[in-house]
Amino acid sequence: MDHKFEWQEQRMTTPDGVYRTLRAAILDGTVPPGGQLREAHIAADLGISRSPLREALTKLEEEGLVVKIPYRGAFVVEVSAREVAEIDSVRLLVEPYAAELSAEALRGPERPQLLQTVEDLHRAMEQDDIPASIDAHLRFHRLFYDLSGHGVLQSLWNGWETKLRLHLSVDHRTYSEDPHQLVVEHERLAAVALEGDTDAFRQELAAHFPMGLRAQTGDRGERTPRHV
Amino acid sequence: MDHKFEWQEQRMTTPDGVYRTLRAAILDGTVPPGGQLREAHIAADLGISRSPLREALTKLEEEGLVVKIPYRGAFVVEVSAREVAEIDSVRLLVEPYAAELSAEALRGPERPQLLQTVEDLHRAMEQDDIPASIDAHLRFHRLFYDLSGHGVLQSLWNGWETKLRLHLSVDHRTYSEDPHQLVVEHERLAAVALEGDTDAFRQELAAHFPMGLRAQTGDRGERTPRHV
DNA sequence: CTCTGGTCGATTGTCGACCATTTTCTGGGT
DNA sequence: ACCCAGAAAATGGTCGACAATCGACCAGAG
Repeated sequence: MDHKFEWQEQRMTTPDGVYRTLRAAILDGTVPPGGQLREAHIAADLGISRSPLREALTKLEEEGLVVKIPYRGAFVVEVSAREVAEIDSVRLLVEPYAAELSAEALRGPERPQLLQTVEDLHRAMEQDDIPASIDAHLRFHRLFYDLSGHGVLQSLWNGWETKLRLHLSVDHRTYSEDPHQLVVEHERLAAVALEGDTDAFRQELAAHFPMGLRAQTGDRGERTPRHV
Repeated sequence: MDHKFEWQEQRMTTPDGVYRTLRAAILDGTVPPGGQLREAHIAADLGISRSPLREALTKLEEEGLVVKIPYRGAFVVEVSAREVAEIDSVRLLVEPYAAELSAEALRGPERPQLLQTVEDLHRAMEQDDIPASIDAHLRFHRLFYDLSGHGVLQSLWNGWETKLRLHLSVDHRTYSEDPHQLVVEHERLAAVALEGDTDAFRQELAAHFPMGLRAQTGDRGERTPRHV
């Protein structure tokens, strides 16, 4: 087996560097969902001991990108459509609240940032730059949580973003189906957020989500690797 | 259903055991809020090495029960009123949804459990049994999340319960002020939940929370130990 | 052929040690 | 009483080695 993992940047502290390297490898598909991360192998590739590597894996587990099974190993999570639908169903409840809390900042100094993010999304879509569009897409929604000044809301989004990113990276039907539609939706979301119309925001958001939780099959969160 | 032999506890590795031990020690007040957790001392007490202990502390930090300060140590958090208010503000949005999702189970086989929990709370209050009342109180609200069949909602509550329990254990003005009022509120919550009236549930819940987020002073999450 | 039981290699879990970094204590000097 | 340098203690990070466990494979009995 040739070296799968290489240092992507220099000048990083060991555990954090390993963390970022593995995270990038997971998100760009180098390690597929369900794939196993073998400690000895990776440590040898990176030329480090298993201790900092295990710390990096722990961080990835906290973030929800990998699942560790005792005496079995660390596996990349497989985010199910069910789980994404569940996340969206909760976002539908809290994100309008986040938008409401950040309305003041959004109408003031942060207004350019919101518009810029929509613009970034637009450009990325025109050029079919999937990674960039995913990035702008998530940055857009994160904005409301960050600007809400609400610690609990911020931590909620932090727990969701990586899972959403992983899911979007694997399943980009959302983009290929109707690229323009997504941009329009976010323009509308930005507009109603600037108006401070919370109810309208909720309605636009509901339209933005692909489908409701009820439409999902009852496959109860397939979060375990396929070998179990 | 005819699995006669089942491992109730999943494979327990040392860090998990340490994690539960420390968690229990924190929640029952053995280690007071603001108290320090010394690695060497605990490791010697439990007869283990620092490696699994550090992993356990990391898990506690992730859960929000412990704060680690570089080169100073790990301290038990002091949950601020601000953070509880933030949690409640989000619960006000999602808990009615959880109640709605669990309405079916609640009207069916789980109905006795709901009524029993209210009864437990009632008895604990009459006897001024604070720990038992906190337990029944939290069990009541957990019920909606558990029965919702919604994994994300369940994990949300799991992330909140320990912090709420820690806060209630320290500051039980909520109970001493008007013991009977709290029981009545939960009887009403149970009633509207059984009726499936989501809006009424939200209103009762709002009345149940001591005060809104806006009434809080702007002390932005006092999560650091007192020595800082 | 199928099932049981044991062995073996691979992988993770745990340990003790070592050194670096930072904080805290201590004691002398002014 | 104040200040500062040095010592002592605690944590952070890393490593190599050993123990525990799992999955796969294989031999033998029915």
